[in-house]
Amino acid sequence: MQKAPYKTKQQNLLFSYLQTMKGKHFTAEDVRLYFESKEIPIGIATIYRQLEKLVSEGKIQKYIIDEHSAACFEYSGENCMEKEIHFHLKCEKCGRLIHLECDELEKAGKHLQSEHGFILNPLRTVIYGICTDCAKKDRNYESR
Amino acid sequence: MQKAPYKTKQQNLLFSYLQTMKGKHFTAEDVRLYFESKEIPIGIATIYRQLEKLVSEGKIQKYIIDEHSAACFEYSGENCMEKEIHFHLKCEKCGRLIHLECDELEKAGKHLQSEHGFILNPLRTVIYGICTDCAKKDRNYESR
DNA sequence: TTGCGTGCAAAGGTTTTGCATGGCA
DNA sequence: TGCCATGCAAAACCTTTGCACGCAA
Repeated sequence: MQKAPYKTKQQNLLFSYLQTMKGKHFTAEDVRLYFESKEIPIGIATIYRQLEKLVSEGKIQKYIIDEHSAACFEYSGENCMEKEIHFHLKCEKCGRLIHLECDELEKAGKHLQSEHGFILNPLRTVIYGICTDCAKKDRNYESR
Repeated sequence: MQKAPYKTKQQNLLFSYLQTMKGKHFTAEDVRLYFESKEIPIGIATIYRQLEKLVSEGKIQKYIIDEHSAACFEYSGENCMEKEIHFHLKCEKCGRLIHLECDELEKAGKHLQSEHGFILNPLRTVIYGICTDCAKKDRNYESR
């Protein structure tokens, strides 16, 4: 009755890729290109299926950064759930993605939970806005 | 040289739809279906083009809620930029989209700006997590 | 009459799915 | 040998784009 998952070459390859990309963002296509360049082609369907599995197991996170670009994945290491929470800020102007650890935001997250009963998932949430550099360049972004 | 924008029947129709949907979310397809049901078919391309224009004029907002569903739009009224800020919470379990006005979150937004130089755009940011109801039903979501 | 807006259909890009084949146990 | 995982190609989906036509000014 139970599933008896097999360990395949592709799974190991993907895991080795995760090691090299710890803390960085990558797309399904990035993975495919990486192995293509090493002359180890992996089918894109396999990559999507493996990534989806890893996401559902909580081993990697998936981010929808922009609507018409591919989804981003991130591997934070073995015990990512126990690590410090970091948030993702995405600049709408230059497209930069910023990792931020911030007590104030964590506090806001706790407030959401205690006062509004909503359990924040910082692994998926992307905060949009204008980054420092872009704000300096363009004074139209004084405030919102 | 300059553009001389025309006022078309479709633009007026779309505006009348916005009135009925003030504060609610809708997709391009919702608009199309609405007018189809009134036997006034509007081409989907026109709807996308008009919505895009309204977004760039700041008259409506566009949200990317889920990666594989259509983008959501929202009309907040004539002077939406001056109204109270509200945030969007999206439940990852039941899919519910919650509107929330919350001083604590606004404070966190101001902190982002003053301490990290990042100008939050609450009109685009979607906060993911688990809503009260789903958390009650499933004790696995104790905390993150 | 001028030229912007519309509608249709086709294209674009990412992700999913069906099905036959390959490879792990 | 049994059956899960893979790869290919096709499909699905939302959105954009090209082009000819219609309609506002």
